[in-house]
Amino acid sequence: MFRSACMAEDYKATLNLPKTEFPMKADLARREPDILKRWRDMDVYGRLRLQGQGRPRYLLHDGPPYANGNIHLGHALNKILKDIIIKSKQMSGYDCPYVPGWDCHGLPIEHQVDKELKKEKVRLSQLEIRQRCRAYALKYVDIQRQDFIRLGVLGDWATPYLTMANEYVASIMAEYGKIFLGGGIYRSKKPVHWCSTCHTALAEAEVEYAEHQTPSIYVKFPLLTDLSAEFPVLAGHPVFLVIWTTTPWTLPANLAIAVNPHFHYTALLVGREVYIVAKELAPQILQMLGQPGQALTNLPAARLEGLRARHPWLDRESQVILADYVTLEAGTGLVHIAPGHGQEDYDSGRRYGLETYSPVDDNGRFLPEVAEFAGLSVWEANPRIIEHLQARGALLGGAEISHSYPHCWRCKRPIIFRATEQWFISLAANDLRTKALEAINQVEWIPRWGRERIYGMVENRPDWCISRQRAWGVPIVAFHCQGCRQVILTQEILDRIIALVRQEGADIWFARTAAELLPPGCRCPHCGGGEFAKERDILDVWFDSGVSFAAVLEAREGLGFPADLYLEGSDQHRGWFHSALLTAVATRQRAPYRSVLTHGFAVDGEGKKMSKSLGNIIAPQDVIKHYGAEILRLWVSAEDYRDEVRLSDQILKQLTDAYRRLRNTARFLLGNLYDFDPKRDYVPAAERLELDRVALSWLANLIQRVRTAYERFEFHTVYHSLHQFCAVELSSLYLDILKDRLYVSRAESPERRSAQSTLYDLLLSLVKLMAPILSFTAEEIWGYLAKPGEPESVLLAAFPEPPVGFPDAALLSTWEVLLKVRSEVNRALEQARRDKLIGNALEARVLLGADGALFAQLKDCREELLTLAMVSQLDLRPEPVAGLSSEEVPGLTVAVQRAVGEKCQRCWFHLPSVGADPAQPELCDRCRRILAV
RNA sequence: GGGCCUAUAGCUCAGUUCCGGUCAGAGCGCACGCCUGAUAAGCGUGAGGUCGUUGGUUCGAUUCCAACUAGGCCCA
Repeated sequence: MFRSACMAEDYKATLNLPKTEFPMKADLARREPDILKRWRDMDVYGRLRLQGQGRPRYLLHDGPPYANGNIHLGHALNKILKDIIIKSKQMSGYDCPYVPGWDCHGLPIEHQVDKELKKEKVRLSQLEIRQRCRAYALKYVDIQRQDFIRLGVLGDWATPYLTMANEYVASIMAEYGKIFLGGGIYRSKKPVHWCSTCHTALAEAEVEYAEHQTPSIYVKFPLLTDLSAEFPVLAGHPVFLVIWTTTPWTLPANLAIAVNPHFHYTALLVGREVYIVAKELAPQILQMLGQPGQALTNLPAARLEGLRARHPWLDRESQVILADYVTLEAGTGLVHIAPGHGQEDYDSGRRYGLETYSPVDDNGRFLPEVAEFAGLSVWEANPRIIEHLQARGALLGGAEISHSYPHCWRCKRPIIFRATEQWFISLAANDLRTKALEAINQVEWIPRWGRERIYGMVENRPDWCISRQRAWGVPIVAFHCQGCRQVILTQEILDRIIALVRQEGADIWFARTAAELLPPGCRCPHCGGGEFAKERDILDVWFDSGVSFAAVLEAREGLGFPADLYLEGSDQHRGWFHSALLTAVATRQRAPYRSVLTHGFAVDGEGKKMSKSLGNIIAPQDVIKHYGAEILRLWVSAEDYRDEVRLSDQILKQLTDAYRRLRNTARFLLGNLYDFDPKRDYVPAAERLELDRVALSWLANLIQRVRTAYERFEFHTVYHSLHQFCAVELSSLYLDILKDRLYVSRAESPERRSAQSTLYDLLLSLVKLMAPILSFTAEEIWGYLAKPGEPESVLLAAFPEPPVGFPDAALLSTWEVLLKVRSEVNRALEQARRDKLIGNALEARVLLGADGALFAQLKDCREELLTLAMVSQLDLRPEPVAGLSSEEVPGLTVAVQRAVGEKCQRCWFHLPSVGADPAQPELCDRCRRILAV
């Protein structure tokens, strides 16, 4: 007893069991930084550029994230997708430079800086604010850059593009100049949120809503159009349109009255006068008036359009227009329209060709042209206007109400809507809209609905307002003649400014006077004047990033216009895809990209967006810390990014399971190659065992499938294919069957070398195919693999080609039957296990019964069937056997018995030959032969 | 409120895509079992879905159409 146990241990030492230092436990969070260091030390990105020389180029142009805040899951998703594409294209034989960038200007940064300044209670000059903004942006560029690098994203991180860099700003100005000088830019008034205390325009983000007391008044406008011919009941009565407003001060700017085309209106006789109001609101209005009224007739909204009324006190007409935004929630169903004092009013005004009239100055005081109230602030004017209306009999009612009203985030005072001069890119000039729509059709949109989305937007969008009244941005280069107020900009002036900016940065615009910036002796071409003022507005940041095709693609060595691919989230149809399209079409007559790929947003496990209030945010930093960046990369690949991309603890758990499967498969392959020297031991595919050639056929199919999936950007197919291959084809089939051959055979025997050669092929291909996604793990495996003729990093390797001559279709079809038989044997074995007949499959002897055709098919495959079944003994008979009758393989019956003979202590097969040699009573004859050599 | 999009087993995905009738699949997970010579591994068997809901077209729809519900992005 004791002796035989020792003997068994001795036999174990004669086996070729797997050996590898490659750890089963990934310990990614700890090991990934080492691999990052390895890549940095060998300058793998620089090596890739060298490798790319002379290759066809594939250009993925990076959309710049905003240099504010830490990266979130969406950033990780976007950058990892880009990285997978870059790496897979490079490994497919392209040259794929990747220059990351950051969007550095704009309100969010300036707002953050403003907040700090407010806390410190300091007021700085525009130049000083810009200084702070620049430092702030730079700080976050560095923070985000570290996080992106940590994700394993490869690129030119040492010299990314920054939209605030001098060269970049010079490019922005140059592109702006092209559009301006081409007649594509004009100035016009547009209402903005205006704080008359701070004397500044406010962005939506700087507006806070709070309760505010305002008057609420009903005002009647006498109707000028005579409707009595059509509606005789109205004859003889003065008719009025009744509006309701909470901003009496906007009445001087009234130019129209809007009705909703879907509402019904009614003519109410009250006393001797007729009031036109929405039918549904008539009862409330009568209640407010405290008088009885009689509905004389219905008036369809369509009939009201185009009617003319007179302003309550000014000698001005106000026309009736249609607008969907008119509601029945309050008021009369008729809305007073002042295009200079509201966004919707402005939009309607443009539709009806009304002037954007806004007779209020920077201080919120009426201009002299408003005779009755000139010099009064709008708040002072409110009660005066009400008195005035009262005096003229135009006021039907009024009260004070409290409601939500916009306030300035800084001074907390109520703000106003006021039209100011803004700069626009015209969609009509130079047929920009038409050309942009045509350009859209030249682009490949992935997924295809992206085309509908951006097409609809471009088709319907208003002119692009490119001016902002802020400090942190690129100045709009233009001068105003102090003599004739004309805007002055010529190519010569522009070139001079651009040269200065290239040297000293955009701050120079703010640091120097107009005279210093302009060429000496500059004169106004219109009036000959010599006094000029600088334009004070800056450009919309979307213009900054939009022109990156000029500032980066055209400007940098090794890049070019247009890009092959822009890849961003689906919100960028309105954002970067859009601004880049318009600026490129305006300046280059084409889209800056050949194709555009969009991905959805990162959402939680239920498909809900991640938000603080829902508390469902998963930070990439946390995932990296607990699981490793590799799991994040696997996540990006596993999900179909065309929809929303979900992440939850359950998904993370699943991903780590899948990761372990891939890792352990690689580990098993490595473990069985410990004594394999490809140069010495490699067996050509044609000379290998049939099963190995089957495995090579599977591999060939995998390579084709995965490479196609990479080409189509269908990374979830890559993930599923690799995983399925490792779990099914390899782990549960090929490798499991192979163990006997690998362990038991003589180490240097042809059959073992045949198996090892195949394992080598498999591993080398797998590691390359997974490298764009599981870059860390692939590189780690790469370090454990003896691979003559291969580069130092797996990222420098080329994707594998299917082995020549594979897949072998004939072989696969032969083996398809054998594998089905194997499945049936497994079912029979499971039954035998449940019946306590056997435990381990090697305790079994399998009897296969096959009818005529099947028997003919199987009779020469007894050895293969035995191997596949992984049992000790197998018998094939031309008649049915008593046992499982197969449905999958018609004509097949399977019976399981206990194997005959004793268990060989070396190979664990149960065989009659065990004990035949008294010298080695615990061995079968196969093991005796192997050990005899 | 408008535009675009999505909705198949607990999870990740196939599939029916522009041509409707073996199209209800895979892997993971789960349950049960085996192994202990991939071992904080490996193997086997099995149970899970009215293909978001409701209508319509059709001899027949998960697949076509409409509405609705839920969710996402953008706009108002």
